[in-house]
Amino acid sequence: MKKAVQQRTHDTRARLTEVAHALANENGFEALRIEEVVLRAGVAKGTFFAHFKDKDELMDLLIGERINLALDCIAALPAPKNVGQLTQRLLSVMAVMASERYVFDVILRRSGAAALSDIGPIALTFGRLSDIIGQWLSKGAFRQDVPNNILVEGVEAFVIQTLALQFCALHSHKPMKDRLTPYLRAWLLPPAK
Amino acid sequence: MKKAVQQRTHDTRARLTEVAHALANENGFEALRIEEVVLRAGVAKGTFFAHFKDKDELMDLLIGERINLALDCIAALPAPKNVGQLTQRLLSVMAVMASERYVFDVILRRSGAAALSDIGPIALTFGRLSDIIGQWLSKGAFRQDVPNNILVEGVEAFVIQTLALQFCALHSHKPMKDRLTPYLRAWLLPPAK
DNA sequence: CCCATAAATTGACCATGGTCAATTTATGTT
DNA sequence: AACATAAATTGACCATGGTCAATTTATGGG
Repeated sequence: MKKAVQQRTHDTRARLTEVAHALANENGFEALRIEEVVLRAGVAKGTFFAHFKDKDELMDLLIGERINLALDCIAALPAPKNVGQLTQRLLSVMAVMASERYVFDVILRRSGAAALSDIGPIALTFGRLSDIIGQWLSKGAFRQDVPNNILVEGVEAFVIQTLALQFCALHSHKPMKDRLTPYLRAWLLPPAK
Repeated sequence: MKKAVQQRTHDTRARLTEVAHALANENGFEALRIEEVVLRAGVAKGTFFAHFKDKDELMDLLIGERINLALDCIAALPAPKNVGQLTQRLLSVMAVMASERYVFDVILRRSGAAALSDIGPIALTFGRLSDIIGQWLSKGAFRQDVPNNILVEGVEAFVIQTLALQFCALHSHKPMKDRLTPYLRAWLLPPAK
């Protein structure tokens, strides 16, 4: 056991993520090439893969960061009092997720971890989103005849469904709000007395 | 304008799909390599891509076929009378979709078409599934206070959600049935009077 | 039957993510 | 300061999906 983590490790990794971030901002996530990242970062390709298991892990990091920023915003807001407000809050997060088809694909692949050991940033954001929604649903004027966690998972299912249909030509380009609202109304409103 | 489609076109394409089918049965979809397909089929690699836009298009075909077989089965059954029976029918289709993580990924990518022109077999199976579920929901003892198509889309959303969580280590390996049932109960049962 | 032309096929080549044995660099020990 | 060892980096190489100009094959018309 000589030494733990060296300074240059941090530097290299920081340079890689920084460059990747910049490239994603310039040309979008889909167009990002690892070759380009290592070129600009001034390291060999092998170095990249010493820091990241694969390209998806980098994407996970970058996209997770963006989702977290969106979550920061909605977490700072007061709990929604009705379906309309809930929808509005969710849409701001969904806008990030729907920014590119490729981004949505990465999210789908990474939102659930196959093993506990590889829970990435995106999977964590989904956990965080669950917590936020769980809090909200226990407060507002929403149905209480179903366990909170089931209710939360349902909301997330409708979020995914809405995003998926967004990328689908068949379902004409209805705005996401118009698609999500009826789902959530039917799912969350207290059963009629 | 000499000639339309030649006989050998059909032969070649048939050989390719046949071989691909066999390979998928032998080693699963994930392990399927285009190189292996063309090798066994006795054609050049370029020929494959003259018949299929990309690997995904082949996968779409093969997986779509399997889903359709499952749909044939449930379409032949009488409409479910309650959530339990509905769940049972859905599970038989979901078993196909969950056979491999890779298969599920292809399904997610292809279940919605980006353009009308490239609606593939999998996208068609989703349309067919919608029809089947739509029929069922209009008959059984399910809630009627929500438009049929919304109800159907919700069921599909929960199917996807259940499949996604199936591949997720966090959510301990609860059988799909136990996960889907509470969703559908909460979604489909008539509002309490 | 031969030709012109379109359809089908070929395989060398490319793009890009990913691997790994060899090399360089840093660090603790004597 | 010199050495031994672990950490970090390198870049040639591989795997595999995908492209395309060139070639072969089939077909209808004269």
